[in-house]
Amino acid sequence: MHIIRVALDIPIDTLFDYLLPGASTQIIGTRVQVPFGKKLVVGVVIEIAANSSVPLSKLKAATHVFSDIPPLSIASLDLLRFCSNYYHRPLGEVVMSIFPSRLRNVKPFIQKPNTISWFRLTNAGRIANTSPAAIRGIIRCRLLTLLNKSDVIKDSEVKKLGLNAFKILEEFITLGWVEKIPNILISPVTISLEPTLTLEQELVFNTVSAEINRFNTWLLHGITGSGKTEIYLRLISLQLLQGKQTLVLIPEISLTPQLEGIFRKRFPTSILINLHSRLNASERTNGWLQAQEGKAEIILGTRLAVFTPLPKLGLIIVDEEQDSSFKQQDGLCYSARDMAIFRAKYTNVPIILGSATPSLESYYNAINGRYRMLRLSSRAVTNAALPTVRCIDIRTIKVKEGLSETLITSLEKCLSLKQQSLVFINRRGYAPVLMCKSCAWMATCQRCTSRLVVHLREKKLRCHYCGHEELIGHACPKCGDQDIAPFGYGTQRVETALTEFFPNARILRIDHDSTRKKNIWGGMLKDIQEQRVDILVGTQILAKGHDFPNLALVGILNSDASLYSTSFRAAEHLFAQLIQVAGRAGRSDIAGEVLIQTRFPDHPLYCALHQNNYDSLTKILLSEREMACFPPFTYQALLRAEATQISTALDFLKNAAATAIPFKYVEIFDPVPAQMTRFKGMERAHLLTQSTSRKKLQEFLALWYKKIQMLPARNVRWLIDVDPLEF
DNA sequence: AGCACGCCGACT
DNA sequence: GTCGGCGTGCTC
Repeated sequence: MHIIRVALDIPIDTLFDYLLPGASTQIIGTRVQVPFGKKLVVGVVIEIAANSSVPLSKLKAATHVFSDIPPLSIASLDLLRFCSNYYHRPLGEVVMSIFPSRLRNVKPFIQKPNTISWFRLTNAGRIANTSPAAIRGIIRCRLLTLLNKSDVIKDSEVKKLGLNAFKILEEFITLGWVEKIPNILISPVTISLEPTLTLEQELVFNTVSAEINRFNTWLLHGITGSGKTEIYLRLISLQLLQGKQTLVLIPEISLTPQLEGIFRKRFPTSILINLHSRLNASERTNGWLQAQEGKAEIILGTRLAVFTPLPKLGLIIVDEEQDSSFKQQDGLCYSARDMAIFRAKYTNVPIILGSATPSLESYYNAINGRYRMLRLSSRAVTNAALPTVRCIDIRTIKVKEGLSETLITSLEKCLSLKQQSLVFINRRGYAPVLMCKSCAWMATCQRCTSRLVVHLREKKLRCHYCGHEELIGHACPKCGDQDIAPFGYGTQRVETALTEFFPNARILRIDHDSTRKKNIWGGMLKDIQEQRVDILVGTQILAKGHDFPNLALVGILNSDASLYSTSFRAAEHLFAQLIQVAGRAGRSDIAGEVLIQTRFPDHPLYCALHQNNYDSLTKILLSEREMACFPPFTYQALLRAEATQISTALDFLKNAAATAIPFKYVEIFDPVPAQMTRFKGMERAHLLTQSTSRKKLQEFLALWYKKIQMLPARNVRWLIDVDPLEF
């Protein structure tokens, strides 16, 4: 009989003690079923205790010890403990959050036998399938295309094609077109020497590979199009050869298909799994288990993938390191990038933070020696040069429907040369505001502190924060005037204007709305790459990591708004975003041009962009941050509170502030309403604490967190957000 | 988070 | 007289 200390998914910062009858080998990290209140729940054994603070008579016995999957390793538990301590969240919640939902269930998980079968075309098949008779039916056609495209294919890939795919495959096998190949014959990984590396890439690759088996945080600062992905691929293949796993973290799901395609093509016989929130329960569980069992060799995922157990971890890559989606904004407010660094250090493996525009935090860490900087400062494709950047001063130039004549002329030129262009405006919808011309009323969201965005095609007003929709009215609700009109520009409006200016051009709008339907994005990308589009209009969704070889012109509209924003990170984000969009142009031998419409053509941000000088602006921004005592020169944490009344939230924060023990080097600010006070019908406020010492801030937070938990929190939801991004 | 216990208003 | 409102408190 033992006493086990179990982590449960309950928002209370405590572990629960249970009795465990019988022997206890390898019990730590195991999932157990325990009675909790009236129910049975699943938890994870964190430790074996000699005694309990709870009277022995009150302890219940665990009802089941799961042996369906391997226990969490000590390494995993240490990562989760670190996460729980650093972000001040109950360990139970952190531990249980890493499991796919199926493994949080009280019922044991029955694993399906997970053997992979490989198939390939025979020579007979290669000849036969050119005959028209072979191409009958969509699935048949797809299966043949897949077989033709790849050396070998997996049963899982066949399954994805459709319900009948296996039947057709069997048929092909009987016909002698396809053969099943035993696992052992699958060729091991080979290091591809194509494409050849540039000298710079060679240097970067050699530097990292010389220390491939030990911890280093490498900041790979490579300009857009400099071939960072090729570096990743080469490093992954080194680890594949050693039988090790690589974790690749990417900011958004929309980037997975592209990267997955590249990885699968380069490593056709390696096991790659995807991990992100849009997978269904069984896909997620299967992938997760393959990772935990060490079978999956490449784990490609969004931030949640950082917690996946990886027994043979050999390398971590965080692509687009600066991206804010690595930071969870609610609940457990972790930064996947920072957790990944902890994990790499703990496991003693290298981690690559890749970016064309590193975050100020990472850049600062690189110049002060905590990270090691690697640079790729020229484009990898021969003859591809960075685009020229020019500002169009719209104070002096006529603007039609948001588009300056200069930009229109350039678009025209591109069209006549049959080159593609992109108009970037980071605002979806038709217009950001619906306004009454006589009394200046604006349509606002009832549940949020936000304006409703006009979506003209759907004849709706939409809140981009909470999703609320309403019909566009005909008269001003305030003064009754009929003269209400959209004000300002969004992607739909620019698209409409472009259609009028260029009736013969093929225009494609790409934003959240146009790509919402599942799987449509892939088709759009294909259309772009295969030259079926002349002008692209879109939001930041276009800015990230895509290759548009024929793109010659990028026009940027409406970026001034962020120049004088209240958020101290706005300039950094705008700069990163503009460098990324600008980087879409001139990726092959077509010279690229970037035109920025602005009222502030002399702003240092645009000057730096014009000179393509990331370092110069970053140094300016860093010195501003230093003077203002902002991160990375100081460490911050927010106590966030929300309630139906703002006063409730503020009162709670005041009480919390009063319980805080004054700490040397830790500043506590007054509670204030959040920037967006109302959100989804809740009023939000927060209280900032900061310190020049991360350690001191952590010590302070640990004590404070305990005290806040004692506080009565009637009708208030609260949490601590360490290293917050948004205020 | 759930779920119980507990003390006050409009109903068969 | 009871049904049920959701405030407080506990769960090993």
